[in-house]
Amino acid sequence: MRTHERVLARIEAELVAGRWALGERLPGERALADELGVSRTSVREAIRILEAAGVVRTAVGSGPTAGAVVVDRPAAGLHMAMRLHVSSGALRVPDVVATRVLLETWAIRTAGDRYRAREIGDTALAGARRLVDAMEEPGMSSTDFIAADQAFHLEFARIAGNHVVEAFLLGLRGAIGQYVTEGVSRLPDWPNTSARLAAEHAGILEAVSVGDGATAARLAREHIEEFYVETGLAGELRPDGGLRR
Amino acid sequence: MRTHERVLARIEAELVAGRWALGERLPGERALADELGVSRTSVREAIRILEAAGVVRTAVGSGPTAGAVVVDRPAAGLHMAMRLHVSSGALRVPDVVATRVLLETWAIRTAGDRYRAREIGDTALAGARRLVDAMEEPGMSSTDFIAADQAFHLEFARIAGNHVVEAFLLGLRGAIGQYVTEGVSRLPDWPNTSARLAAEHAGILEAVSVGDGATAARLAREHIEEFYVETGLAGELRPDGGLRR
DNA sequence: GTACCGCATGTGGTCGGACCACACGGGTAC
DNA sequence: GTACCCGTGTGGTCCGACCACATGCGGTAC
Repeated sequence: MRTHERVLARIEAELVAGRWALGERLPGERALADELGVSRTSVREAIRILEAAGVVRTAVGSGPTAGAVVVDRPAAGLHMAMRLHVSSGALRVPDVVATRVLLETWAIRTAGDRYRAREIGDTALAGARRLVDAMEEPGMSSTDFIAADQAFHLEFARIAGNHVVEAFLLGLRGAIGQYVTEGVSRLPDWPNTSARLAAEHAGILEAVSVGDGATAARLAREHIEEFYVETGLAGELRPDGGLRR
Repeated sequence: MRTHERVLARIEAELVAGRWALGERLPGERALADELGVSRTSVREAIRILEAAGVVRTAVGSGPTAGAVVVDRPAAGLHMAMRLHVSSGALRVPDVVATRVLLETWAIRTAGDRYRAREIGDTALAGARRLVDAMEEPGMSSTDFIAADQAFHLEFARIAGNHVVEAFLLGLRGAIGQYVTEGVSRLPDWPNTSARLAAEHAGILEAVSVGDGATAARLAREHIEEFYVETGLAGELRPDGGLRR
């Protein structure tokens, strides 16, 4: 086993054991190297991996914010890995879309159900409502619209309350952004399409806000798949509703 | 922007541009450092991140297998990130189980549908059948049984053909393994339980192999949730089928 | 006594150089 | 023709040094 892997394993073990709580700082790189009897280089490589995985955040300088701070960003690691693999073509866009539909419809259905069960209230939907209002403004640039669209969709993952699903969708965000941007550039009439998309968003939110998770999920599936087909990124739509390029 | 991040961005851009195909080698660390005008240290940190994300694999020595080889392991990065965050408690077991159920039922349903549509044949199910046979052997150790169980479940993700779902489930594997191992240790009568689990596996495979994806998916959901509840890891089962601790 | 300024201090980030273990492959001895 | 050995290039590790930066303490001016 390589030295930096041993360091990584050791740090991971102590993280699990609770040596450092969320928000606390790891010892300095020099101290850690001393403690483990390895070079600073190996410690740095291990920390680099932890940082890429979203477990720690590093900052230079002095004071309580500096150093390697234990954070909690499960999506960061997924995000980077997803982006790299979609970029390199190892993961295909139809697979991304199908997975997105699967996770998002679940999240939206769950959000609607939780609203009906009064586990969440109208304040939880305020963010989504604000985004819908913004997207209904006619003058919005396509870049801003796409950003608001992404935020709107992620909002339900947050509301659904499943952090794993949320992290997966956050990880997919980069890959989704790539094909959405590509798709928008292919559309003949963006103002028209964006108005329709905004209306569909409003419809989804409306269904959630009356507690009808099933309808909201159906609308979301149609919303995502229609856009995908309309842009010509999808060759055909399978009879079972699954997407095939 | 830090130097190793610039190196990472540069390598990523050239990967996307197709400078290196899958299986090809990146230039040596020294050559790369020279080419980019940075130190070998910074190049190494960037490669370390790519390795953690599952984009390259490094090996010492000489010859075609040595060096940093471009590979295609989308699950590697997810796997590490998931394991770290579940270990540290940032991601909760009920969320992992619910996500697992969501992805696996989709994969198994799709596998059944693909079999019915004759997109796949009996040879595709041979691996799963072999695992079921192995798990029905009475003398199997719990460790071996868990390994076979994991392999059995992942088999359908492979058959379903969605690489993103497969990568996500591979990423969840570590987290699943943790709670399953913990759960097994709590069971009063492992031989009895393992025999039941093996029979359930056989039932799922049977449903897939007659093209009944819906039944297979329902059996899989019950299979996963029953075990989870039985071990006492779950406090209660929500009326809608979702899991809550 | 108070307010402000500047520098000592500790942090991660980067660099260059050195040596090691390793695996391949060609050249050499037989 | 075969078996062996060593040159060569690879990543892995270590060391020592310097840099930029943010902080916070201590001294200084008032």
